[in-house]
Amino acid sequence: MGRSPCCEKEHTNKGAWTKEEDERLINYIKLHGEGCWRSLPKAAGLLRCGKSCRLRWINYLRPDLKRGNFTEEEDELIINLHSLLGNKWSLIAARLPGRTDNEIKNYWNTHIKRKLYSRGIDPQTHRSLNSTAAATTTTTTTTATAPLSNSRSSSSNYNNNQNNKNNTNVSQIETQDSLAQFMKAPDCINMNICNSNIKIPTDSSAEESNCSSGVTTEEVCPEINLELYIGLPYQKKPQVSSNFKEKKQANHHHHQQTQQQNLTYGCSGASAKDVCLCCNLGLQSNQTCSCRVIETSFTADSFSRYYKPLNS
DNA sequence: AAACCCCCCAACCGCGGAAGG
DNA sequence: TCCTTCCGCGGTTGGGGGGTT
Repeated sequence: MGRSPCCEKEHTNKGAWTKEEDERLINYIKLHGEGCWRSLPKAAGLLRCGKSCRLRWINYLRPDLKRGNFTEEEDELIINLHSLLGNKWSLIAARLPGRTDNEIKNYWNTHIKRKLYSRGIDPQTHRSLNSTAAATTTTTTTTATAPLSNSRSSSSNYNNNQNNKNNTNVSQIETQDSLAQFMKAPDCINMNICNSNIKIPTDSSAEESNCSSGVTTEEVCPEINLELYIGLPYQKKPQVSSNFKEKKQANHHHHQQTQQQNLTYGCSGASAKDVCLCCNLGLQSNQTCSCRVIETSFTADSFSRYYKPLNS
């Protein structure tokens, strides 16, 4: 027999969290730490699914969340990371201190996509819209070239999984998967993958793809230097407000705090050996960067969250 | 002032891999 | 080894708020 069920779903609350529920969850985690999501709701006196508790904590209640608007540097970092990793939001979030995968995903869909379209760049392929449109087959033309509409329904349709798969060329998938593996590797610091021989598939299906015939990694992401040195992700830095309205009101204040934090936690203190991905993507030492995390304390749980061994 | 529209984002859903029994 | 559950992830939804008419 397997494990017992995670929760009795018919007896759990759904929808928005109340202040009282938040407080219960925060108090419980303060006392007992993260993890054991299955048993947490009962132990904390919450009528919630463990999954819901985890989500609430990770995306909203965690004290190290940055909050506030994304900076221009964060925008560019997200764009660059997305060009390398695709929709691997958790991996991207691991490179952005105080940001959650959900937050970045939302921000991508609501702001950055539009920004890239305005630049004439396809947000899925990171290539110019013209070349994407020209290379797209008739079956994908309508979705690949669809403008980011103001209509929610149409943007949702455009975002759907199938379309994304259709629009992502084979070589990019290969590159992204390889990079994703590197990002997960525990010993990935200082890995030089610039000259790794990432081969482009040459099978018949790939030949029909828009950049399959001998296209190099550099051509897929021409603006990215793939000489990556992966630094350890940032962890833990106290932050504020557990309320959406408060968050909006405090945006300006948080932005200032954010900048101050970045000065404190930038990579100026890192040795030359520890140059991180952010730096390699062109950020300056006082910009968003996580390479000082070595000096911060990890819980076993948070550490394993970011450093899953490849063969685990 | 009310109705409508659009945007944002917190929360949900479903899936796949990991892990327990 | 197999079955079941847990955990985490990415995609999607829908309610609330703000702006416009």
